Amino acid sequence: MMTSNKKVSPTVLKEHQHKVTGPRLAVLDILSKAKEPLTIKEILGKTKKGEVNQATAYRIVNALEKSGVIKRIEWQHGHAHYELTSQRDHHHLICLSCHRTEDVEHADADKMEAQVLRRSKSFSSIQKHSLEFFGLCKSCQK
Amino acid sequence: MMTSNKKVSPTVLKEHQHKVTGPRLAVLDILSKAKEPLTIKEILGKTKKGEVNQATAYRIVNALEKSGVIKRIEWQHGHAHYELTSQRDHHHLICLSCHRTEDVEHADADKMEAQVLRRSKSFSSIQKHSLEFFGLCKSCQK
DNA sequence: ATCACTGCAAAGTCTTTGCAGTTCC
DNA sequence: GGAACTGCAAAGACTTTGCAGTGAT
Repeated sequence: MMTSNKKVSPTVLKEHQHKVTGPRLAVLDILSKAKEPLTIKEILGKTKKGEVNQATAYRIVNALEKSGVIKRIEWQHGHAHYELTSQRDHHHLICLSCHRTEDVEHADADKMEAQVLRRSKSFSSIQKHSLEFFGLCKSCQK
Repeated sequence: MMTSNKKVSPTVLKEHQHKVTGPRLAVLDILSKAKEPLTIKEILGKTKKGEVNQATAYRIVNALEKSGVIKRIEWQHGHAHYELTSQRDHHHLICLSCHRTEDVEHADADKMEAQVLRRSKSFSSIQKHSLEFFGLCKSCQK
């Protein structure tokens, strides 16, 4: 059986010294159920009306990103996407035409970071990296 | 001797069916001399007053990016950076604190794209990828 | 009780767009 | 000459911020 993903949220918040509030649980719940990285607009669209204010949503994702609970993903569509930081090392393949996405497994990312750091002259640590692939999906290729 | 980089600009424009104009040459010239990816604001700051309008600058970088002459780079600072598409496969290491950057050589990117495409179910081609590393430089670590 | 968090509205950035005039081919 | 390009100003999209009130611990 997989590790359950229901109601891990309060724990996660406490672990990172965040107060447990309605808006935060709502955002975490939505992200934990998402099959792909979501934009702020998409997150808000999945909340009940009045549950999370837009400004609050921005403040929440910023706080959670700083804590490392969620990850900000840049797909160059003009707005950030967010997803729960997962155990598995994965990246994405994005269709330049229809924006469809596919997960990409890439086990060597840790190795890559270590290698980059070793070769660097002026850096002492690497916190994270971004890696995204852009192409055309089969439907759009036609 | 290195391949000369002076005045390749007009040729590049013609090759991609772009008209050769003052603003375009100015932007290309600035990018060809830059040691690191520049933002629109930085590009404009390096032009002579009245030489390139802001709206035009945006239109130029968009056109050149579409042609593949320049590359858009996302460093999550809230604004895009642009650099000339280079022969060498390189990425960047960015300091989360002071935004200092360092080039990173990574020869396996082509291989990586091929591997990703091979494993993909629903994509038929990969045009490009983004790969950036974020960390702390030695000065900021202190 | 206190400090963090939130809502609301306004402001701030970065980027795009409409349109009329200009320029390259 | 015509399509492509540009400048100017305005609009658009995304995100942040000030402030006063609310709520978690």
